[in-house]
Amino acid sequence: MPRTARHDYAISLERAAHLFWEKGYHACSLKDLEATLDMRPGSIYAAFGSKEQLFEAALMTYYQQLVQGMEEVLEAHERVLEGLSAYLRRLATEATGSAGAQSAPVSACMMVKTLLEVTADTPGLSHTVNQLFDRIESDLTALLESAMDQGELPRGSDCARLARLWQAQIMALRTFAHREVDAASVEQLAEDMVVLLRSSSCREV
Amino acid sequence: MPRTARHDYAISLERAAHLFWEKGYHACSLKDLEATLDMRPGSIYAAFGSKEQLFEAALMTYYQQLVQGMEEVLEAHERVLEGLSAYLRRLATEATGSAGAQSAPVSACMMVKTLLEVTADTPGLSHTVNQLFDRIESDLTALLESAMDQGELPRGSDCARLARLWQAQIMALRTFAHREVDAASVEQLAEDMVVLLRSSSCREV
DNA sequence: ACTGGTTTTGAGCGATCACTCAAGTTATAA
DNA sequence: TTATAACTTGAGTGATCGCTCAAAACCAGT
Repeated sequence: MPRTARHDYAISLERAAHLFWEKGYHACSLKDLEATLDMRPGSIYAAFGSKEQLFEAALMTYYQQLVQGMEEVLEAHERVLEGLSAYLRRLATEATGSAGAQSAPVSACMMVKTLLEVTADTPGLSHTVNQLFDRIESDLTALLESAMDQGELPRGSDCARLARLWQAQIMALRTFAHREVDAASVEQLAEDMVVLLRSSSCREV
Repeated sequence: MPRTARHDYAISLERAAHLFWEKGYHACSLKDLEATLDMRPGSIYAAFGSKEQLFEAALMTYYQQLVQGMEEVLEAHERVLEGLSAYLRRLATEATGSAGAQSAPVSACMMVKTLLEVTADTPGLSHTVNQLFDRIESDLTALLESAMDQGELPRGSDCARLARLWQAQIMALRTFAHREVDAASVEQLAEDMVVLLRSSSCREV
């Protein structure tokens, strides 16, 4: 009996995530969202509640795709540390656009952009993005612990500390790539980070 | 004959820089600036032209203070690499608030925040922040080259590449510190970065 | 065709946005 | 003291902000 919905919830979320990713929270207006989602304000609010809730849902969507992309690279490599290195390199090539034509609107990470943009007047968003970073950090820690179990890291390595170091490199690489800088610099930077992290993983941390 | 100005240009700029640093460009309204500067819109526009111009001037102020702070640390150390390491550690302690009660509104770098926030609809700001990053990068490169001349780095080191690596670590440390994370993690991260960069400076890069 | 539950629409709400300008205020030079 | 030039004021500009809601449009079951 009901009228069938014209829009797919997941697809709309993905489009919204793209727009928010590119423009940020404050610079993205409802007008922009209306155009991108091809929805009128009433429909948007019926589906998502508010701009802030929509952003939060979009950020979750982004996070899931981020994790998925990371897992894909990791699964393609035997050793964990090789997988992480490959992921860093892939981020570099994706950022410079010299690869796969992935649909990233900007090379910087949406989570980092959000972390740096949101202030005290949107405590919900601040809490959400902090939670997501915590999840990534603990997942990375667990991943490195499994690597240690398989002998890739010396026993007794501080995997939480190592995880933060990896996380920092990923954040830095993508932020650096956001500058108007030539592709070679970004790829060299990724390579240098890989060398650094390899040496740090094999010695005492 | 003229009426004396009630406000000092430099002080107003510094206050504006602080506010913009904390809230970002878009989330900072003229109302906020009026309150912080204790100036009415007419005075603000007479003195600075527009919100965008004011932000640009505030960013320049921030940049100058950033460079000055960096030079202070560098001059306090004999060797360049020691100075840079000390600077990283100082950023960590400043970010966690466990030190000098420096008046940073947030631990993240205003230049990085700006780099990630500004979009195509403010090309002037985008150009300015990119220029500033280029200046920092070339200054860092020159600094490392002088270190190489003094034997701190092996002859033939790619100082530009090393400079980007240092820059990335600084960006990452401060961005990481922007999370709701305990002080020990930030200081450990800085320490790990120092170890990493030391080992990378002594080997082939 | 009709009905009923569901979704979409878009004009328009009050609030706030960046910004302007004519009038008022103030300190100095004459 | 007065005139003048510089600075400050704040009410008010049109535009845009996030958001609401009554009405229209739609599709399924009868």
